Amino acid sequence: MDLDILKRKLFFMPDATKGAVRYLTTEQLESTGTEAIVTNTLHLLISPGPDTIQQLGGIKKMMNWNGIVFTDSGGFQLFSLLHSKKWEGEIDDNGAVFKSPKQGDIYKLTPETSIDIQMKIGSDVLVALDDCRDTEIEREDAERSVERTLEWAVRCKNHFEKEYGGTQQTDKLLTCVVQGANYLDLREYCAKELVRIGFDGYNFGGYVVNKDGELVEEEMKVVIDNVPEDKIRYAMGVGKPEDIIRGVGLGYNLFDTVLVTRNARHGTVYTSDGILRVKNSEMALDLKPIDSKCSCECCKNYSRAYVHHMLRNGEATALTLLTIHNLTHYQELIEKLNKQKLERISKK
RNA sequence: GCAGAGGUGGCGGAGCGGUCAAACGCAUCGGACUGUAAAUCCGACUCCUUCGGGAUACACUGGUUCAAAUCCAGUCCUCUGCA
Repeated sequence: MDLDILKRKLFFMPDATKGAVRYLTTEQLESTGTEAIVTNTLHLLISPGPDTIQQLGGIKKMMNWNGIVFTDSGGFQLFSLLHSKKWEGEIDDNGAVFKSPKQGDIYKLTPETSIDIQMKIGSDVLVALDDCRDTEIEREDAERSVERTLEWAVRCKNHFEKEYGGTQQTDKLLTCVVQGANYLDLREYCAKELVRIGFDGYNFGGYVVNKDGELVEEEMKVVIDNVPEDKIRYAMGVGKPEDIIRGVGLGYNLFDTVLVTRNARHGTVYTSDGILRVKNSEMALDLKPIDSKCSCECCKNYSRAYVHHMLRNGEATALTLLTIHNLTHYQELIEKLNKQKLERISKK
């Protein structure tokens, strides 16, 4: 598989956290123009487990998906589930030990096990385990997060190379995550150090919007300015369509966000005319498609009124149709941005 | 006809003398969601308001009380059982 394209083209990757883009069959996923997806190491570790996935022939065979697969390292989950005390567990310099809330089993996630799990899952692009934090934190915490992220990155790279032969032997790519919260000098330091260690990609990590929901552009800029242009530059968790446009403007080329699929399930839909809340009463008699400029299965066949009705009555088909629509909308946006990018390059 | 139970906001249903404009569901009307514990969560939901409050409200009509959705009497209606 030619993964080098990940360094040149723009991609939007929907999140298939547990090995499925919610409400979509793999065929439907393909129909949206999606070429790459992001799955999650920690969630797949808990269920069905890396050994099971391996026995099933890897995530791609399991899903019958021929596109590109990323595995997010689980760093974000340590932040969102353990730091916030939603799950029981401890994070220290060696990694994390935590208890799954449903089965109660104890799991260990270290830089090395994260790589092992990602290998068993069978993804194309691995992400080094990172110590993810909120944007607005004390400097001391941000420093610790950067130090830990760097140490873990080294350990991930070493393990990936010693145990598996690295990119050369595996044909897989290994990316890392830049932390540093909203401290620009820490972001710069973290990026430079990671570049010195050397990875196939540099991902902007942390929380990508501030308290007011504004994209943390300044931080994103410092990072991209200190990262090579010929590598993957992935803005993790970005974002709203306008945020992706900003991210592309800064120089990032990969994006993912749960907004596309989650908002679809919640009845908020992106159109060429802005957002639309399909559940709202004004849709009840609206015979127009969600977006008259869209040619997805939903827009081609059904009215706003029909989807509105299904949504209000708990019909899962509505969630599928709106997910197809939102994802198609995002992929069309990315395609447009890709074309613009190519035109700019050819003019030079 | 007799006996029993009951009538509460759009609906279901708590409350059974003051802390009740009335719990909790549902429905309705808005909004949020950014490396997914999310088909989730948060508001609003009698009317008016200068956002401090104010005015009407728990079938209806009277009454008791400083105070009634809550107690008493009558009226109307509903359900269940027996004739």
